[in-house]
Amino acid sequence: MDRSGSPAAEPGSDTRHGFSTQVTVDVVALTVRADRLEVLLVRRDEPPHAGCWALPGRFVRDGEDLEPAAARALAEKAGAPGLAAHLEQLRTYGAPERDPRGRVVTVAYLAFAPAPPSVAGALDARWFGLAELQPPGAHRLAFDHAAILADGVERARAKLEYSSLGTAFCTEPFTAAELRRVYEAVWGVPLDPRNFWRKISSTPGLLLAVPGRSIPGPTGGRPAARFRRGPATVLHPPILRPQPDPYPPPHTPLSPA
Amino acid sequence: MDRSGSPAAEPGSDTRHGFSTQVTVDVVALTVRADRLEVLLVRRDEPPHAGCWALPGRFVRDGEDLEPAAARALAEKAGAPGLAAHLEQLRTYGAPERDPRGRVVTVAYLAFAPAPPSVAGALDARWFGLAELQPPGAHRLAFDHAAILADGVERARAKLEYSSLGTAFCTEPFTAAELRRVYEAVWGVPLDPRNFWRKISSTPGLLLAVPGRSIPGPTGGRPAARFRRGPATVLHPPILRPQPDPYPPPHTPLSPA
DNA sequence: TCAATAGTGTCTTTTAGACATTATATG
DNA sequence: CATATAATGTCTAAAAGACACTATTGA
Repeated sequence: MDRSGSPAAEPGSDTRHGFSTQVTVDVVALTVRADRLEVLLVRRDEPPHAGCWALPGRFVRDGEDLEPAAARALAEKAGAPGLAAHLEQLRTYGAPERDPRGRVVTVAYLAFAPAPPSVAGALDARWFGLAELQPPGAHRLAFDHAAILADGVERARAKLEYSSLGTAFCTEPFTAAELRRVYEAVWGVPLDPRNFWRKISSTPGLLLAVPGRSIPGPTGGRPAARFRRGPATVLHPPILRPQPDPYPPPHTPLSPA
Repeated sequence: MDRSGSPAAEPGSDTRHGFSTQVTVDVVALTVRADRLEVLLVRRDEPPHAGCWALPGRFVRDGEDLEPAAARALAEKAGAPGLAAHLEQLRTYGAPERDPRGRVVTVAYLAFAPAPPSVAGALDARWFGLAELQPPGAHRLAFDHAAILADGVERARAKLEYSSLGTAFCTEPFTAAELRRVYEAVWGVPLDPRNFWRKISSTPGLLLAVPGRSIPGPTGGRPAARFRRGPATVLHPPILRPQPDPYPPPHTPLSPA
């Protein structure tokens, strides 16, 4: 922005201002249902990539800010307007050839939603388990949406470590076990219920106790305490996901020459 | 992107495609010089905000990807082309009224650079210590660049915790003390040299020993070992900055009703 | 009763923070 | 010599991971 013809003047056809570009928003909307991480996709009915599944998105209108545009894109496709409990900017993608129609720069957003009670409109919008999208064949997403989705999932995994946003996947009131299953689904690893409970219960401001108790499932079990989201937004200390050892020898001091 | 007239058709003047928008890139280029965090600013010579200092930026050209555009904006203003040791996307800003000339969406980038040997062109580009920009009066940045700068600084502080990017501020070869002073400058807190050494030396792949030794300063002192950046990109375990207690009572277990 | 889930406590290992001590330079 | 900086070691407290045990439900 904000740069007008100055020192290094532009010689091309776009001297003073850059040429014009289309700006869109796309939303990586994630939810956890049945211990599985899912993403909301819509089927494209027009070229390019007609028939392909894509992230819900829309053009940014004149006078419309980016985040409201993303919220509207999500509300239009998912049916429920207030679906997402959290919406944040993910990243912007602007490779020149990413859209065959011309130069289209998209600002991707990341949304966390509790599992929606009804399975969306069922028509041309659907929640997909991430496993369905991974295998070689599977579905091929339109444009560069597979890369955007991968970035969104990685961001979500990192966010759960340092922020309280795991609770954005839970329908209030929720139990500690429900929150733990969110972590397990997003990270794809099992967590020790007792250690997990210790961590979340010792983080001030993360959980607010709600009077009643949960009703056990058909297999029985002790009723669980219920909580609402607290005012805390960051986790201290963080809940770090189990690490696939990054570099070979752990704790090998240096031997300077 | 990628959304063509579908279910919720657009009624306004922009039916099929959105209206056209200018897209720019702006760079928050940071460096550490004399134990101080500094940012590169350029003086605007044209309206709007003529005479104000601003982040270096430029319009994105046809066929040009975003990151190369940011790299070029930085190279043009800072003189040195290969200045930055690291360049990453920060965030995109697109509030409708952020530029009086019309709708301009800017993709902000964050650059880390070793302290440049010469103080830039000196003409209309300068490195500013962050303290110079904080006080009430001080300099007022053009557009929403103050907010972008604040986001960039916060991102830099967070990055130092979990990534090896602190080394991007160091000129190779560097010593452990130089890297520590980078952390102290970016975080604005003093760190224990011994504990800091233990952390960075026990992180595999972070530092590569270089044969020689540093020459002590005029005040003497034992010569320090020298290092290059290693292949590691993430820090395990992280080097967490001292925390301003987020919520009142630390480690207060819950008392469910 | 048993099986299942919730919640608490204990032990060990790891890591962080504070700080003493030794090594090697300049003046 | 004194002073400054680098590098290593030691101690304590906090946190993580593994896991035993008790509590309360449904069948």
